[in-house]
Amino acid sequence: MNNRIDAKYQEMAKISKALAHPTRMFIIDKLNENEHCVCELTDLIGADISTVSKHLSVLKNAGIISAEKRSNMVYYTLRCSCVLNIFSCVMNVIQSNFESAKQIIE
Amino acid sequence: MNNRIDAKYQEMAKISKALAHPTRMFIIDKLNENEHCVCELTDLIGADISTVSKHLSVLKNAGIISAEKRSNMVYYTLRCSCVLNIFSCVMNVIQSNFESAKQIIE
DNA sequence: TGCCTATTTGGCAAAACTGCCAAATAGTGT
DNA sequence: ACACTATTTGGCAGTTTTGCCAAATAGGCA
Repeated sequence: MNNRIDAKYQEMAKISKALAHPTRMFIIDKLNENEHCVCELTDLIGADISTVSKHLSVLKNAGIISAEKRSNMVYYTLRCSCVLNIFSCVMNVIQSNFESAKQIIE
Repeated sequence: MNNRIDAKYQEMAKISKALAHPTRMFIIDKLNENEHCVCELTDLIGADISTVSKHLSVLKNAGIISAEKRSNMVYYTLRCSCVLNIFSCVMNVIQSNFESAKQIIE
């Protein structure tokens, strides 16, 4: 693995790592429907607000969501609909795993 | 987040987590071209063979790759082409992030 | 059987991630 | 300026991940 190639996989892993948490997956799903401020998401998730804020910052650092401050609230939105493709691709993998398991059992 | 919904995001995060490492991304890219045994991948990656074996087991547990033993080697293959969709979706996000950065700079 | 190669597993230390609390920051309204 | 709300940041303990070494397992071949 030379450096140039390595940088590519590093970058890809960074995106994937940002998605690799149930709460962050949930956030993406919610932001797909609507923009949401931190406190709205916090209510939906039921964790400490600082925890939610940190999850949001992980997603933001990966370039997956973006923040806009209005009055004293920060509203988050999906930055690029391509994330949703990843979302449904992941569901496809799960579906495919399920089908395989089903075949083995039946 | 009720339990049923939570299970869904848990499952999605599990897939994403399995991809969330540069070496594993690299492995997927290689397996897309060809099946490979552990020692071939080890040569390409340049890490300890036990490290590579463990990465492979992570991917296998997530249902992303499958193993076939022939003689005393184990050959790994992508289990489902849908993983490649994730792969290119991730590249799209990176591309999109890059375009945004470019616009800001220019 | 014994030796060799390929792979997996156990164990351990270092690094990264998570989630809470408390404190800091920023904006609103009085 | 002060109080109040929304959010971020720092810090810390607990958990998970990572990567190496050494040992165990499995198959091929003499």
